[in-house]
Amino acid sequence: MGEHTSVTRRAVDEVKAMIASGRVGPGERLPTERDLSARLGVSRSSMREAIRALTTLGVLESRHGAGVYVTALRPADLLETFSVLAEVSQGETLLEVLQVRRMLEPAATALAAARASAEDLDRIGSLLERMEDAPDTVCADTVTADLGFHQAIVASTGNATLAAINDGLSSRTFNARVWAGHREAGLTAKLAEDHRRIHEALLARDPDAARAAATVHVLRVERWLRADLSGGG
Amino acid sequence: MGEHTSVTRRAVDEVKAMIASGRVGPGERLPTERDLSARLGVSRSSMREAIRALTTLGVLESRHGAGVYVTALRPADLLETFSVLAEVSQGETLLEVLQVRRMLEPAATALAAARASAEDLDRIGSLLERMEDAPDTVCADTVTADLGFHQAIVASTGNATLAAINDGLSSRTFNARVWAGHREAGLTAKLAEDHRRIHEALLARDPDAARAAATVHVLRVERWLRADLSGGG
DNA sequence: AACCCGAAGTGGTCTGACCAATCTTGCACT
DNA sequence: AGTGCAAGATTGGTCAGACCACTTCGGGTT
Repeated sequence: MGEHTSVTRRAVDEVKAMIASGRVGPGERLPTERDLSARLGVSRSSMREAIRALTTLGVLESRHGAGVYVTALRPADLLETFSVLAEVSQGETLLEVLQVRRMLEPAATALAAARASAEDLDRIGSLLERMEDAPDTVCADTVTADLGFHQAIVASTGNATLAAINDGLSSRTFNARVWAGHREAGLTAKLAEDHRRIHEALLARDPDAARAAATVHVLRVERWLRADLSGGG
Repeated sequence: MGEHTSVTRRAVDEVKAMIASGRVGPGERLPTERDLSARLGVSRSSMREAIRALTTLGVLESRHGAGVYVTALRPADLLETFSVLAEVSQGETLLEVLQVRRMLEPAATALAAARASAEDLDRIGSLLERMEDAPDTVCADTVTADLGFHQAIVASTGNATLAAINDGLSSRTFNARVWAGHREAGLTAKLAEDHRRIHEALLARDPDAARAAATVHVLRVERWLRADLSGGG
């Protein structure tokens, strides 16, 4: 009958409670591992496992020799674990991820067209140039610029939560595959065209055009993935 | 100069590699903690911390006395950590979360209108009745039915990734606050009306109507939250 | 005042032991 | 032979204490 809660689980909950109740705020330092384990009546090993769990969740951060700190608790901190999905996913799940991006990116791009600052637009523009500068190299730089281009757009909506989620859905390895695939099919130009269209819509501050351009782009990637999965998958 | 990677970190990467390379597949059992620690040349404590990290991420699952297993690696497994965001978030971030839901739920509801099976519609209908049966009680049952209603809709899109993300964005405690708030403002009826409208659109298999109904619903919640934050914060 | 260094504090790792839940084996009983 | 249960083996959970590696900070030197 006894509710056998694991000792470590209890420790995790205690620390969570400390944060939720405001006893320790974002950025502040926690008591020593040895202190905490003594207070909560658990061994240091169990305390460390609890801390490890909260570190993995992005709630805590350990600094060797300096102490354990609460993170800023910003969405980006808590959603870092999110990227595991895009990393591990394959086949069908990858299509599902793209379907979600098909819902988010057009809306986000439209929002960006209305909200982006002049500096945002500058950065987005320079990333676009970096992509077009090296059209023959499939190298990491192109992929980085591509990822940065879309991340910069989503970030310029001012919604950090949205940006963190969208980043998590965009994995580097997947993008690299797309670029390689497009090169084969000779569609790199189409990709560049998509990006230019999106950029122009942002400069024109035209949400509708931005939404349409983003939709076209995601659909193109989705169609490619579908063909890739049924073909060479 | 040496790249001092933490021992535990290395253990985490090793196990990740074992899974990525297919040496152990979803649902399969890992070697013993003692075995693993010996093979990787780390102590059992460090090995346990590595396992704890991967357990937190939803990649592994420990069963006392039985062994450590790889999860099914379904999106729902990997996105369980996601709910921490909705739990911990407050104020501004909560608005950001709602803005993301404003992008996802209308699209998801429209998709559900096209894809939901007869059984899905039955379940959604019965959850709607459960909400309307007890309009005077703010009790847990109402909130549960509310959460279940929306989750059932998103789940009936057939996109497990989408469902897992949307679930993560809907926290129980937040919904409870909304229901309480709506009771104060006497807007419980409006909520019920929203839900009925959504349900009818699904039954009519009308994606446009479903999208509109879902948009109205999320906007209503968002407007309430805005007022709540500036008022009784 | 600026710099250097060492002691104290703190997280990181290791060892070995014991507890608790589960699984396996094999004997006794029907 | 088949069934059921009990004892042992297996495996994760917890604990204790020790030592290492890094950071911090203050006293001493230049």
